[in-house]
Amino acid sequence: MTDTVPRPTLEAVAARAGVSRATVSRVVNGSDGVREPLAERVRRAVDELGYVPNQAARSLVTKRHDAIAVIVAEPETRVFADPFFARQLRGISKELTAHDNQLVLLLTEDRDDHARVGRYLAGGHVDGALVFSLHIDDPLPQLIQRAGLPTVYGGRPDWNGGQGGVAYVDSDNRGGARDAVRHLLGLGRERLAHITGALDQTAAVDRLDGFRDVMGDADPLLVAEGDFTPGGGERAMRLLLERCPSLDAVFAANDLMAAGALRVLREHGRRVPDDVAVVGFDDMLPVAEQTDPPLTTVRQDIEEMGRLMARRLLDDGAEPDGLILPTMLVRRASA
Amino acid sequence: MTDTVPRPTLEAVAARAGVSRATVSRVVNGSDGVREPLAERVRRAVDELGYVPNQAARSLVTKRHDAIAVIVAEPETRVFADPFFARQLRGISKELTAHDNQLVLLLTEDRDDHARVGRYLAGGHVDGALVFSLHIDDPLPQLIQRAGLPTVYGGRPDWNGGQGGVAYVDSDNRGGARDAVRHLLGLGRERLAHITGALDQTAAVDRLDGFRDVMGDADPLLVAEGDFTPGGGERAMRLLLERCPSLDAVFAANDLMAAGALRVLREHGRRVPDDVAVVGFDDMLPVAEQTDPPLTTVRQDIEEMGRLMARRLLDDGAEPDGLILPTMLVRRASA
DNA sequence: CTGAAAGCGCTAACAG
DNA sequence: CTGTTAGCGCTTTCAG
Repeated sequence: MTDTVPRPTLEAVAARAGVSRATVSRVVNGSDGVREPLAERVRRAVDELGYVPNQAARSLVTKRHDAIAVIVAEPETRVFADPFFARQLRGISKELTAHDNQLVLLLTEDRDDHARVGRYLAGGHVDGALVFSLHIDDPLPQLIQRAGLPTVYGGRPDWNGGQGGVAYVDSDNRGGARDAVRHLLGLGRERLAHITGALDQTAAVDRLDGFRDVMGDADPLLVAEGDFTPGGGERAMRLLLERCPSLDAVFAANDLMAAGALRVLREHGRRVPDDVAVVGFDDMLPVAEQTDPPLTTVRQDIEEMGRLMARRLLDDGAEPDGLILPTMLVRRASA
Repeated sequence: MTDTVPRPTLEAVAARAGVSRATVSRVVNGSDGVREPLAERVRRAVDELGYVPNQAARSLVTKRHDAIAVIVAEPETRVFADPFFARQLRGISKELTAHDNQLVLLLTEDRDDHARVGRYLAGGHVDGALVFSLHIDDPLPQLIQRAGLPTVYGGRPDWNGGQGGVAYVDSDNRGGARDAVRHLLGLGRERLAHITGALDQTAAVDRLDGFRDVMGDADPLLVAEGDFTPGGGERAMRLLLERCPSLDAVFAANDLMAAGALRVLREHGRRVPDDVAVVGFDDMLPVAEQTDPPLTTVRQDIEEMGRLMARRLLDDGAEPDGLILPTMLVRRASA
């Protein structure tokens, strides 16, 4: 990589403005206490030279980096098949930008990557970390804690975080699931089935709990485990239909699985919503709006979730506990 | 943000190993020329102390950052509605990781962001930049060139880049479009329509050119401008049907628009593919596989594109010109 | 082959 | 209010 032309230093600006480096530093960093005639001279010198502070030198002394790491731990390709990721990032990016922080993205796929991430975090390049898509028993949190960086998790982690607690932001998965089920009940449906997500993720567990909150200990045959993919949704739907042909409603733990279920339902000649009503979760637009019929689903504001994660990290005043964002039922044609 | 506990420095390691800082530095950086007994002592001291080099200090002297910026210029929300972005990032991330480089993500939405990005790039935080989703006449490239950083674009830019040329990686949009059209022709279709993408993006222009390459100057009424969104696809499809009710095939410039077209076709009682065959572009899985019928489309290897962009940037040996990746027609049920 | 010393560009006491 | 002076932690000549 070719080196850039040498950029002007503080020293150069100082020389040009006829002041000391300290004064230039003060002006540049907005610390008041530089009288007007001088300050103006310095500012002029700065633009004339096109001076931009060298962040490495600055970090070396301040020990701050104005950068935070966003760690996406997604061994499977699931996250990449959906636009969530981009939305969360956008929320995070907006918030960080507003506070002049940079976003360093760390994508991990396997255990090797974990070591690398641990090293990076320990290397003191960033002031904090935002962590996503953890699976139950993921070793990553340990590494992160060891690095001793302020951290906020996206989605409820599966461990309590010790007495201090963990800072996280999550959607109200459980409440959203309850709303979905109640909606189905309100439609007069009586035999509701649930297709769960991959149960090694707390989001899936929480949605299942929400289902149970209102259905009580309904027929366990009406619950089939999926994996958040369309194929998983199809398999679960087939199983459900076989076990309980009389079902008249399905709540799938995400839209992708709901889309798979829709296909199987059609295949079996069941009309949606007439014979079977279907509700998804996420409101993943490109999917929910394109299915036939369009999907009734539980929306979560994923961008806001990203923004709040960043804000909590930056604030640092935040209690280390969970912040739960509301969800909203979006009615379309499927239920 | 609370400060981390002070990490051990080179000095500390040197003391512990009973050698000089210079020697430790050599060992840590793998520069040979440290004899075995010593080297081993140093290595031991390094793990015992859990030493990790301070990147800021290192950058200050080496003037390298081992970090590259990925700039996504997407004023509209389009990119965020689809999973492309994540796939490209993943490709980039893999390649960068393999070369021990970090990925700094800069998302821009409006003109204000451009200034910020320009400043960041000029600030010498990164060794190079990867730029995406440019729209025709975007001012960003100028800013970037001014910063004088090695840069690789994702997607053919609309300007030539001066005598030096621009380094970019793109899919073979034009060739892919030709394949799509030929496939339709091979099916015996005779009145082919095209729904273009937003024509302020070269991908849309190139796909249209591909369509024309094989259709010649077919009836201009058979080309309708879309915008890469499902809604745009619907509108274009309606227009097309009105203008030319006898059409028997449609090539949409992306899958999202194809999905919209499918809906309108169904609405009008046209069967797909019996009455009208439909081909999309992208092979955006969550969409292409979920439509009814599943979409025949032109696949581009978006992750590979990301990887190659990163590789070219890192290589720096690459000629500043375009690298075009092949596309592949994927047959499903719609054509 | 190893150590001593200089300095990267900046901030933060400390004087004046 | 402004300038002087130390370093921050590391790499890199340059001697030995």
